[in-house]
Amino acid sequence: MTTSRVTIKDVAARAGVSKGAVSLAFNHKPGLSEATRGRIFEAAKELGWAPNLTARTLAGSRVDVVGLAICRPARLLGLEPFYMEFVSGVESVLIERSCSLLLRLVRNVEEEVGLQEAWWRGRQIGGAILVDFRLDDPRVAAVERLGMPVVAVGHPSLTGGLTSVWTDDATAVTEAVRYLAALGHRRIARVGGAAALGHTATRTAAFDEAAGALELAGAWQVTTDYSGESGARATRSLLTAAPSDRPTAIVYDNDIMAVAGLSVAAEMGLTVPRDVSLLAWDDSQLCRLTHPTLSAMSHDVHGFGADVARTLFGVITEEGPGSHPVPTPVLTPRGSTAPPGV
Amino acid sequence: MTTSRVTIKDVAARAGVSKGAVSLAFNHKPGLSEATRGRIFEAAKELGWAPNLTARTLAGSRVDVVGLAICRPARLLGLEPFYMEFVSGVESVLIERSCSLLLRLVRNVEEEVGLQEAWWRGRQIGGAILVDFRLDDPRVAAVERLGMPVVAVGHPSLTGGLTSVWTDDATAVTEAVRYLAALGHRRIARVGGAAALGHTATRTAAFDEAAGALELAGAWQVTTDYSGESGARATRSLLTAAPSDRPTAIVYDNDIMAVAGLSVAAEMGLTVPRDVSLLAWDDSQLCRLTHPTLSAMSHDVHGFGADVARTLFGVITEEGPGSHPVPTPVLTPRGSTAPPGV
DNA sequence: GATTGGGACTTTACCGGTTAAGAAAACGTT
DNA sequence: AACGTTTTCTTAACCGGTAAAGTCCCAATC
Repeated sequence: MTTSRVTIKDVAARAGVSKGAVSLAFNHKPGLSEATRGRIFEAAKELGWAPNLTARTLAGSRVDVVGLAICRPARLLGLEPFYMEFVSGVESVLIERSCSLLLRLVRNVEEEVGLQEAWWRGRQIGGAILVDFRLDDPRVAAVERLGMPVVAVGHPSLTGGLTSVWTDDATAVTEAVRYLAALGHRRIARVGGAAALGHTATRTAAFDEAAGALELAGAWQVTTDYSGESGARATRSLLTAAPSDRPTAIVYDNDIMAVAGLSVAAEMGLTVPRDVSLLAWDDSQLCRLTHPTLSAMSHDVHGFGADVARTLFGVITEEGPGSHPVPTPVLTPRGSTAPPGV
Repeated sequence: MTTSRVTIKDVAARAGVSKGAVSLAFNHKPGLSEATRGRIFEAAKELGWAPNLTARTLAGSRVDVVGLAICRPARLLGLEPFYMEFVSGVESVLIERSCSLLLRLVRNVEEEVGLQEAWWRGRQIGGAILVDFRLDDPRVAAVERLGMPVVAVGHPSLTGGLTSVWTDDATAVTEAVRYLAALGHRRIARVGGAAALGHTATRTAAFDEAAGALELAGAWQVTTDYSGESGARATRSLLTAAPSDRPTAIVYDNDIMAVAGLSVAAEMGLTVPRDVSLLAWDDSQLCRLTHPTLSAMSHDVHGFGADVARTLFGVITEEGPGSHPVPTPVLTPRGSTAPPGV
């Protein structure tokens, strides 16, 4: 029993009208009496018909697919709670517009540029979400050349003229450092993310500035690849210095590395937070699963994703560009931060 | 400077042939001399043209998109390293066939059935990957009725006549229990996943059987929703019994819950593995980031995803290989398991 | 009563490919 | 030289929609 495909023609025949009329009805366009409109919808319902998106796309109407290319080594990505959470936030908005997400992992920015271009020129997507901006990101120019609607996740200083949504990393870093300093810490380190990423640079600068302003006795920063392993390595090297010369508090750029740091401290016989305070970032549920629980700069990642998706729809429907920040991560103190040990 | 779209017509004109010829060339179909074939490819390259997938799909050729609907509360999903890793494995294969993944989070199976049907009937996808099978899963019938190519991730006993790829959960559970028993544990508990899922049932049955065969003094099982929180709750309730009456080893159905369990043990003043041994499942990098590191039933999730994707291509191209298992998870002992305390 | 102006639909021309059927050379055969 | 066969392309008809332009019919205006 092959379910022969139901097309607009069948619906038109059933409702006793032309294809065009059905199209008008389903796009809520004027030019049809309420009576026929009703007949058409009824016929469609009886036949279980819904417009074929492929045909609709080809015919030049809107495309109901949004592209998202994530550029990280695949294995690494598997571990980032951030992205899954972000994606689920994006989805939550797409779903109510009955849009889909086209997801692809790419190896580098160049590949992404090619992909986005292919997607756009092939009318595969109606717009895209761009993440992980770096300095002088080639995507800015590429996207502007294509005239493709996008929303960039990143600070306007990185995303050029693109509509962007960003978190105020500088303020958040400053707040984190001030908090630790207020607890009495004078030697603070930061285990940063990938050096190539723009927001890493922002955070690094903000950390330096805050450390300077507070006249800390010691301020270290290292960059990593965001993996737990590199976080562990960084922590180990920070903590091997003599007790009087090592940081008493460490800020991490994500939560995976903070978890790794916690484990390194334990392995070195240090008690958290007595011997060293740890502060995570992004605050996924993971931070509440460790012992002690991890203090974090927390952040509604799901809501962030939703916000980005909504902004993209704004761009697509020409409501015009307009960058805006989402709420700055707020400090959520838990068990991993305290005044430096007695 | 609007990049006017390059179409097959432009390529045809440039190569001095008809549209049809270009189509033949790009689909590697016979009926063209090597000379013209070459001219066509050259023209296409010069113009930077690639066939428009939307048009190609509409014209009745195959579709280069694979669907994947994941059915879990979005918030929960953000935390499952398993899925990100699985998806990245799938992608790794899709990418070399220049296919894309259409990903959607759904709330329940009924919604998924509707979605898959809409996708298929709308020619949005060329096939799908089905995950999280439950007993009497409605997707089996739905998909068979549609005649849609799919590969089911789950044991054949759950996936009916669908081509499936699965891990031998029963053997893995048995091995896990035997290992703990061999260490000397006589009271073992298992913190399982969602009760509604088929593989949870499989594991539960296997655990019971193994416990019986080994004549354990105590065997507990609970089901959860896979979240760290529910894992913590389960662990807490298992460990509050009197020391002589509580499990000395706990097996978890994923790694998040095992991490949570570790933290609960610490919070209760129990030392792992002296007071209680913990064994995780799925073994993401997370298991190596804790202290002590988590022993786990490990499993190449990335490779698993890749295998599933390859199998799907087999089904789509009618090469239709039947169901097959992927390697059974193997025990990776780390720091969280040891003989029961002195 | 002829003219005008809309509503309510229908026609028809695409969108950018695929593909079956047709036509024009090139080739071997008797 | 006439005649099937291939080989190589071209034509034209879809695929399932959208949208601009066209057709009808009827009420309103002059």
